[in-house]
Amino acid sequence: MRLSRLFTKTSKNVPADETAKNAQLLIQAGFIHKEMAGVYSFLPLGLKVVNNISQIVREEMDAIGGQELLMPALQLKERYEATGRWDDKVVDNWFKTKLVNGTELGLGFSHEENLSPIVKQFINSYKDLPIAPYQIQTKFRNELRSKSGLMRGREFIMKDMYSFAISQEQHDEFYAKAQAAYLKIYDRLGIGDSTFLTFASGGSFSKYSHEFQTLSEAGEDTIYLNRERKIAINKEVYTDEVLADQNLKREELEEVRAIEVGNIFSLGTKFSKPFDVTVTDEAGKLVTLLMGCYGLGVTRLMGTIAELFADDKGLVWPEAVAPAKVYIARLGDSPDAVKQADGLYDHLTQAGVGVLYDDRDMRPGAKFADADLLGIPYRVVVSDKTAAAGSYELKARQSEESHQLGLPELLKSLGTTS
RNA sequence: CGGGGUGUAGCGCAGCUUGGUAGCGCGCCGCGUUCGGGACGCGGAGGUCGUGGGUUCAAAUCCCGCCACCCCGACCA
Repeated sequence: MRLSRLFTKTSKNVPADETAKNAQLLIQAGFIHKEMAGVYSFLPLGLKVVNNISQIVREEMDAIGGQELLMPALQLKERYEATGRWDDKVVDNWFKTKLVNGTELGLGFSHEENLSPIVKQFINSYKDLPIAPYQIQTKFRNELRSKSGLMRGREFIMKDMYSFAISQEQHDEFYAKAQAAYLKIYDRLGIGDSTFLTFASGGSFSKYSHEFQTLSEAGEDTIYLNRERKIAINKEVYTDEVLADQNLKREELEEVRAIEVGNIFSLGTKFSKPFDVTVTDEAGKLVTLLMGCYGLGVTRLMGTIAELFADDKGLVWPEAVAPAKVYIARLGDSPDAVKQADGLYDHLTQAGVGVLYDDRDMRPGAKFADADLLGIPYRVVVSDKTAAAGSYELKARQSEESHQLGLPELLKSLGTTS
C-alpha cells in the first residue's frame, strides 16, 4: 500500500473522548473510528490487524478439528424462550428489535441456541462425534457501561466455538485440546509470556471454567497468579477450597490486574437438552450430547495487544498481527531515490511481504514519526544517500540502531530471500 | 442505573464568570523557500456554538428539559 493513496491519516491530536491508551492510539493512527460508546469502525489498517488475528485463530481452531461456519446476528425469540434466555432478568444485555409484522427479534450475544438445532438436524450417530463448529462473527451485548476502547464494546468481533461430545471423556479430551490451542494462539500473537490459564467460576455444569488472562493494568479482572506454574485463580473464586483443589498456597500467589482474552467452559446438557440434541450410541440408546463453549474476543485482543506493547512513540505490533511488516520511508523524490524505493516496494510486494510505502511529499521527521506511531515492525529508509551507496537502511521499530545493508542482506533480515 | 465531568470548524482547545460582529493550534487549499526525527513565510477555505424550549432589543454566554461522550461505582452466562 502506498501511503499517498491510503485514505486514512494519522493525527497529532489525541482524541478527547477516549482515555484508554488502546483507543487513543488506534484512533490517532487511523486504525479505528469511533461511532458511539463501545462501537467502532475498523479502517483499512485496523481491519488488517483484525484479519491477521482472525487468521491465526482460524488456523488453530482448524488444527484441532474445528469447522468454521457463520451464523446470523438476528435471533428469534422462540429459540431463547426454550432455554429461558429471552428473559431480560436472565440475560440483561440483550439488544432487542422487531420485524415489521411485530415478531420479536434479538441481536445475538452468543450462539448456542442457533447451533444446537443445526447439530440436531445433521448429527444422529455417535460415529459423527465429536464435532466443534465455530465462527468469527460480530456479537452484540448491551453493556450497562462500555469502556476502555476495544476492551468492552457493545458490538465486537468474537470467535465462538461449540463442541458436541457423546461422553464426558470425549468432552474432556476435546476441552483439553482447545485449552492447548488457546495457549498456542496467544503465543503466536506475541502475548504468550504474559497470558495465563486462570480458573474461574464454572456455572452449573462444571466446577470451573477456564479463562485466559493477559497481565495488564488496563484489565478489568483481578487474578491471583503463580508464575512458576503459569496458572492463576480469578478473584471471583479465590477461596480456600479452590486453592486446595489446585494445590496452591496464598503465599505463593501475587495479585495482579489482567484482561480476559479468552474463556472456555463446559455447558453440560444446558443447551442440548432443550433442543433435544441426541444421538444413538453403540448400544442403540439415545444420548443427549455434552457441549462446550470456547470464546475468544478478536477485537478485544487487538486492543490488548495495542495496550500491551505501545510505547511513548505509538503502537508496536508483533509481526504476526502487524498491518504490514515493512515501512518504506522514502526521503525526497529524486529520480534515484524513487527508483530505489519503487524497486524495493515491488520486490517485497511480489515476495508476499506486507509493505506500507511512504511515498508522500513530506519531510523525513514526519515520516519517521508516522512509521513509529503506526507500529510497523521494520522501517527501511531509502534516500539519495542510500541510492548512491546501493544500500538500504533498516531499523526495527523497537530498536534505536539502524543498519546499512545491501539488497541480499536486507531481504534476509526481512525473512525473505526471493 | 447512582456519582462526577465534558459537548464551540475534520481533530485538539480558548471564549461563557460580567449577554453585544465566533477565535487559536493542528490539519486542508494556493504560491515561494525548505528537506535525515512532526519546517517556515505570505495568502485562503471551513462553524446550525450537541439539541429543544424559555428570558432578553440582543444568547456560544443566563434559565429549564432532552441527547451524546468520558471517568468512578454497581453489572459482566
